[in-house]
Amino acid sequence: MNEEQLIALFEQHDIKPTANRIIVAKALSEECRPLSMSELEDRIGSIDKSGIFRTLTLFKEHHLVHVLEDSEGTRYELCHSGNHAEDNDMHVHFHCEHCGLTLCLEDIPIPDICLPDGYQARSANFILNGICPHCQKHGE
Amino acid sequence: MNEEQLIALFEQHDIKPTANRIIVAKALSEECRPLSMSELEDRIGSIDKSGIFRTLTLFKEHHLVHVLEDSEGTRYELCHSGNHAEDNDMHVHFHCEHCGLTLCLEDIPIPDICLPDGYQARSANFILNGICPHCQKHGE
DNA sequence: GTTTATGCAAATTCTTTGCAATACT
DNA sequence: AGTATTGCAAAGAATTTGCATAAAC
Repeated sequence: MNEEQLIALFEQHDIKPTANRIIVAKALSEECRPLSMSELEDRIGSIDKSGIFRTLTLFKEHHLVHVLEDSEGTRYELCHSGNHAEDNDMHVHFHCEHCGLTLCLEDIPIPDICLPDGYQARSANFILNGICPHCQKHGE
Repeated sequence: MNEEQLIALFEQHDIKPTANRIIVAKALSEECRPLSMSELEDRIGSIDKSGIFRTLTLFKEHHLVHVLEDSEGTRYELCHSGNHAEDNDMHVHFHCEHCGLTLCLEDIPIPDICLPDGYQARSANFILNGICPHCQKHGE
C-alpha cells in the first residue's frame, strides 16, 4: 500500500498519521501475513521496539490491526475490512512448524460456530499447524 | 482422575510415573479446561516452576497434553483421546475477556478445513474470544 | 553405580512502563 | 504554550537452561 492509501486508512480508523505509524503500517501491508513484534523490529530498524509496541497497541485499539496468537507468540495483521466494527473479515491462518511463518488462508473464512446459550463471541482465532507448501517441497 | 487412572494413562503414553508428574497431571485433570503455567504453579506449590515446565514439555512430547495459545499465553490440557497419534479429539475453546478463563467447548469439534494444495495440517487451534455465560450474568 | 528426575538460581527473551526530549498544532 | 509522540533505558513477566543434589533402577 502506498502512503496515501495508508493515510486514508488511518483516517477511517481515526488515527493521526505520524511518520512512525506510516512506517509500521507499511511494513504490515507489505507482507500478506501477520507479523510479530520481532519481525517488525527486524524490518524497521529506525523505530525503537517500544515505539513499535505503542503503535501496534494504538492500531489494535482503533481496530486497524487484528491480533492473533500462534505457537511462537503474538502477531499483528492489518484489518482488510474498511470498517471499524467487530472484525468480521477474519480468515483461517496456517502456521508452518518448519519455517515458522504464519500464513493467511485468505479464502478460508473462519467457520461460524453455534455457541451454547450464554456465550457471546466477539472475535475468533483459528490456526492450523503443520507444514506449508514451500517446506513440503524443499524438504523438512 | 485418580492415581491409578493417571498411571495407566502414563503407561499408554510411555511416561514414567514419578510423584511430580502425577501431581501435575492430577492438577490438569481436576479442571476441565486448559491451564497455564502460572495457574498450575498456583495450584501446586510443592513443585518448582522449572519442574512444572519440564513436566509439561515431557507431556507434550509424549502427546499427553495439547498445547494451545490464547491472548493470555500458552495453556496445557490433558488429551482426552487415549491414543498417542495426531491429536484428533480437539474441540473449540472459548476465552472470556472478562474473567480470563479459557473454557472447553467439548461438544464443538474443530471444523474440518479443506486446505489448498500443498498444505499439510497436523493440529489445529480454534479459540473464540468474548464473554462467558458466568460473566454475562454477573455483569461485566 | 549409572541413569533419570528434581530444585534452585540464574540467564534469556519478550513485553511493558517511566521519563525526558522532541515534534506538532 | 500545551498536547501528543517518540527514544532510551530499565522494569516486569514469562520461559528456559545449568548445575549440583537426590531419587530410581
